[in-house]
Amino acid sequence: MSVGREQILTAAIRHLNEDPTASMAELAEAVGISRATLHRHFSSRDELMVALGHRALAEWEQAQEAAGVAEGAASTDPEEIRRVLDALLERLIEVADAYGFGLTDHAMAVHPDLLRRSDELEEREVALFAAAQRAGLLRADLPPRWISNAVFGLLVAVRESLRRGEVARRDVHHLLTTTFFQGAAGDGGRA
Amino acid sequence: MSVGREQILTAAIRHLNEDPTASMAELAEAVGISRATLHRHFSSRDELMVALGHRALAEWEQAQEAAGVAEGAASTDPEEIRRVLDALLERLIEVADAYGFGLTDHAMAVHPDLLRRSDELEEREVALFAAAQRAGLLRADLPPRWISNAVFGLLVAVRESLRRGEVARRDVHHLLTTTFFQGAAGDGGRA
DNA sequence: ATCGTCTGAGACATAATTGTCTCAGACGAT
DNA sequence: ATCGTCTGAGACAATTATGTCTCAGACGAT
Repeated sequence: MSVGREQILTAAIRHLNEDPTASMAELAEAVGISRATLHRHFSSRDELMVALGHRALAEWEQAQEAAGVAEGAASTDPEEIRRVLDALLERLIEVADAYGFGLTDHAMAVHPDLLRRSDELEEREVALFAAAQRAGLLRADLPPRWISNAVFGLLVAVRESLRRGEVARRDVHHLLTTTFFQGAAGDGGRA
Repeated sequence: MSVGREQILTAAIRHLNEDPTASMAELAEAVGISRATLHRHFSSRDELMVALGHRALAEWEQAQEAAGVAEGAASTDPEEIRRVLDALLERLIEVADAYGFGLTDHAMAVHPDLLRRSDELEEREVALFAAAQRAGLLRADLPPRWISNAVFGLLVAVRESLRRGEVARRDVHHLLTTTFFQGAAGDGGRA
């Protein structure tokens, strides 16, 4: 049965999540095809990495669109923005878990195309956070870019927690949102 | 002038922070010594990486000790625990910034020695968070290990923010602590 | 049955990295 | 001045990953 580009990317990213230094030979084996065939689809390792990056960015973008980030950024309705934020975090968890290795991989930070596209996506989220601040949903004293980075960092935490099996998948969304919105301080911290 | 192991490690980590894939030759050049001399100090790349890992862990450990993590974990006094938490975050910022590449490097996750030591350090922090929960300082409904991972993730955010120059260094501690303790929700989120 | 297409296996050259080794020179201590 | 130590430069073999290529066989369509 012939495997397409998409299946190769899926299997490759799954393997790279466990061993980020895997060679083309290892990747081919993980996909279940020969090294030659892998090279027929992606003429160089670099090309494969860029394709992987674009796929991860596509998932990210899709998560934004499904959550309605653009609409949320343009809205002034706290209810709607809150819904968008929740939906975005929910979907970003999936993306972080599936494409997590890309969170830290340097291929993403090296290719101008990927970098530019990733900056653009990040910009949309920053705009959403800024809108959330205007609506009183998020604290106005935090720089939107810091908020964006904090969300990113918490997603790293999510991924790590899942990888180690320290938290159940069904609890992750609640942990992420409650930590992000309310923080970790207890009653004693305010009393 | 002869350079010692410590100076080599310092220069190497600084360079690896910018290019995590640097070869031994590049590292030697960055340090300002010849490749031969580098190999005289660290017979293999692996040995260098392990030394780097131990150094990063030593800094981490020192941060814990300076903050009084052990005492804090054994204490029931909210005031003291709060001071320890603050001091710990303050010092972890420095460590994350200086040894940040180790935050994501897999050498750390590959060598049993490093892994074990890193687990041990993490365990101490988990104990501190648990103590903070008992003292009412941190929410009791969050798993201590999730809190630990969340702090780690927020440190990644700190490092990234500093690297991009998106926030000033003097603001970072406040951003980190306020985000961690209070979260990002604004007034509108509770009203 | 035959054609066209795709595949796996493997040979091959190339390049990059690594680790070892040698040798000559710099340098400080005595 | 001389010794011992350390260094840089560079040669060297070994390893590994990469990219290309060829060839034979599988497979489906006609």
